[in-house]
Amino acid sequence: MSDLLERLRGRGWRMTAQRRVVAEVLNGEHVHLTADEVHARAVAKLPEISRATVYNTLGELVSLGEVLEVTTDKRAKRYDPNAHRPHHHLVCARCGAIRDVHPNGNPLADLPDAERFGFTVSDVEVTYRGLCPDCAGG
Amino acid sequence: MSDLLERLRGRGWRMTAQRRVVAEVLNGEHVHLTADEVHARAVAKLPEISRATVYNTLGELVSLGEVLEVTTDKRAKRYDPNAHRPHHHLVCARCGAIRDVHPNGNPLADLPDAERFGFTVSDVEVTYRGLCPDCAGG
DNA sequence: TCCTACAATGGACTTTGTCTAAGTCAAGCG
DNA sequence: CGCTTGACTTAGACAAAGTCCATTGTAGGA
Repeated sequence: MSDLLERLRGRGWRMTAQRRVVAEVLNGEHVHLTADEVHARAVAKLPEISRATVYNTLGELVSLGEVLEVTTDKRAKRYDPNAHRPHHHLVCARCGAIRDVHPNGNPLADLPDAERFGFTVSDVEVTYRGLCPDCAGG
Repeated sequence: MSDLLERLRGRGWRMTAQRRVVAEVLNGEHVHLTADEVHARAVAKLPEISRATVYNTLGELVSLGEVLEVTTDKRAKRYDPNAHRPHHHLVCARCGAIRDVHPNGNPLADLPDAERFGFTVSDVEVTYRGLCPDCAGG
């Protein structure tokens, strides 16, 4: 919950009104917002916050590992506050709705050494695509 | 492998110099090019080809299922001519190098019904991330 | 309280992609 | 072989998402 602010402060993050607002926005809604949507919500709480600051702050939160960057489409990055439980995404190809999902098994283990080409593989991101109930016309 | 041109002609594609050049670029290199890189290589063969045409043609090839669109980062879509064998991608987090990989198992089967939220799931895209041998300092 | 390094601002700039109106040309038809 | 026609191409304007930078502001320590 709001220990996000605690954690950040504990890490020596300099706390400013702008950063608090951005953190609150992410903390409050468990949906996947674009940078612009974060900005819009932040402006509602702190009208003079600038776009650049929102981008900077989001970037810092990602570096700190408090927020995940998700790239389900090429339109815009989305920010996922649910960084502390590993999960993947299910995306509606029509309307773009996103749900967090937890597949069985460990996809990382499914990549044999012979298919790693000497890479040090550290992460895997799975995106399921399909139609949500609304868009499927159900 | 130049049957790409054959297949396209067989599908009633109107063949123009521009389309042939784009198809040749994709057919020739088995790397994952961005639209801009495709354009650059196309220009080398046909200087007066326009950016819009490259975008249009790539979009058509994707619609026809001859080429895959890959979004491994948010910078730019990449185009994968290897559309006829299902595969996933391994991306270097530092330099962006991409390799095609073939994991074991079927990730689609690993998503239980309870995690589908009523979606009609039709596709899955797996992106492994890590460091390539060069970037890992090996 | 005062200082100073770090943060925020806003506006210009870049990158990637889309759209449109006007011109061009591949391919079928006679 | 040379029209005709509608699909294709073009250049450039436009749009969306994000980055950069010089200036101004301020959190937090001494």
